Amino acid sequence: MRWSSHGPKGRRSYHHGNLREALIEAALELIASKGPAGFTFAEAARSAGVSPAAPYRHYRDRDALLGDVAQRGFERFTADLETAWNGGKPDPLAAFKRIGHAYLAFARNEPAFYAAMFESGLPPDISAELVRAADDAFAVLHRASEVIWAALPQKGRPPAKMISLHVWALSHGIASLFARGDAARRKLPMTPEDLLEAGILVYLRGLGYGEA
Amino acid sequence: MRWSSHGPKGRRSYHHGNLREALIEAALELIASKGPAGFTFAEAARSAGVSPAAPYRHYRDRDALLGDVAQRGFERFTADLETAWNGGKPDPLAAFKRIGHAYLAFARNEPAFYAAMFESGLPPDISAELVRAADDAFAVLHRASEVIWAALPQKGRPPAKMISLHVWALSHGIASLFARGDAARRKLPMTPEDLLEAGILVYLRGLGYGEA
DNA sequence: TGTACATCAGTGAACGCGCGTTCACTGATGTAC
DNA sequence: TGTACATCAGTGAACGCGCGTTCACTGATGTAC
Repeated sequence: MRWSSHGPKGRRSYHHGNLREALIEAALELIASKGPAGFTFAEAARSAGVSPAAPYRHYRDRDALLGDVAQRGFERFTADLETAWNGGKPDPLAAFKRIGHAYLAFARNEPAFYAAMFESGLPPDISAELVRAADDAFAVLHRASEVIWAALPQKGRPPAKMISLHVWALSHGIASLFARGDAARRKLPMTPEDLLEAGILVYLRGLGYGEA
Repeated sequence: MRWSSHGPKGRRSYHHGNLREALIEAALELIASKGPAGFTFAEAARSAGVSPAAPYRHYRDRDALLGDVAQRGFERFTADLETAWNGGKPDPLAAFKRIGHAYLAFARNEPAFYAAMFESGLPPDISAELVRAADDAFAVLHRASEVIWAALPQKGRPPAKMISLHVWALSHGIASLFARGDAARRKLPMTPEDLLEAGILVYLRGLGYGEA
């Protein structure tokens, strides 16, 4: 990484040196304050302190930048989920619940990433890297579900994949409706965490988890 | 309702007579084709065949129109859910599943309404009518849950309200991720309907539904 | 039943604005010899 | 080690465009008498 020296007035010299990162930062701030719609290429450039033509050196257009933001969001999301799962320790159920909590925490604390990832209107397959980043995030949930699955009574248990999809959808629904970090959050007569945890427990009981 | 006579060239006469409805129609088409972001007051006017100043007679601004679209979406949604529930006939479980299917069908078939209702970025309490319309929709689900709840073993059963929130969130998550009617739909190795129905069945089993 | 008048629901021209995008350019950096 | 040169990553001015919004206006409709 090249850091340009600073000029006399504290301004960066000709080469920004880090414009790509700066544009992503700017995009996140704009999305956070005005939603994914209210973010423009020009304003991102301005807020990165650069001429409106500069971003074209790094991104073909607005969607390319937005896609990159979404991809980085998924990468961070994956890391968060991985940390929450922590290899299933101390026990799979506790770790599984932690994944749910991490999902909600991400939606709440990173509304800009969340919006870029799930509500930007971009097709999820806009780039191969984005697909991979999103798959990686889901894979954490899937691996955790396999551990839970292995402890299930064999009679009539559904595929592990389906379990992970149910948990994903439930977490996503609660996050999108009740735990989001922006103005569109709906009121709830309890914490989203309690709602999700209760839902997961009932669901796992329905699978016979913990029986003999 | 006043229908203006048509002029010689088939154009409407001075008074449109139905502009409010026409603007909503236009907004829905624009949202459907370009997402909630890509819909402008000016273009809605143009597509309704009216000057750009005309919409101001009916809506304070873009958000007011969007809010009205969302409200009407909830009203239609409520009707769909009500029809699906059908008073719990022939039996509550079948009717409950139908509600889930209706949720997915709405997301798939009315992507513009769905986006205005849930993904426009508007605060859900932008108007009292919108709040009421959204509450009405949820109330259908809540009443259905109460019927299910009444048939549950009393030991340790959660409040009916919580059951309805779980089902709402699960339906919403599946709809938003996998059943949406626009380009942001994610691939799924089964139908969203099957996924939701399986999830509801496991969940209800976890509540002891159907036990003796 | 006619008529005068108030009100409603539009027009269309105008404005300032910010956006996306292109263009020839240039300062900074990296590298071949 | 110095120098020439290629390449990279910016500039800044310019363009056409559509948007939101205001304004004085006017045609159509409703109503009081």
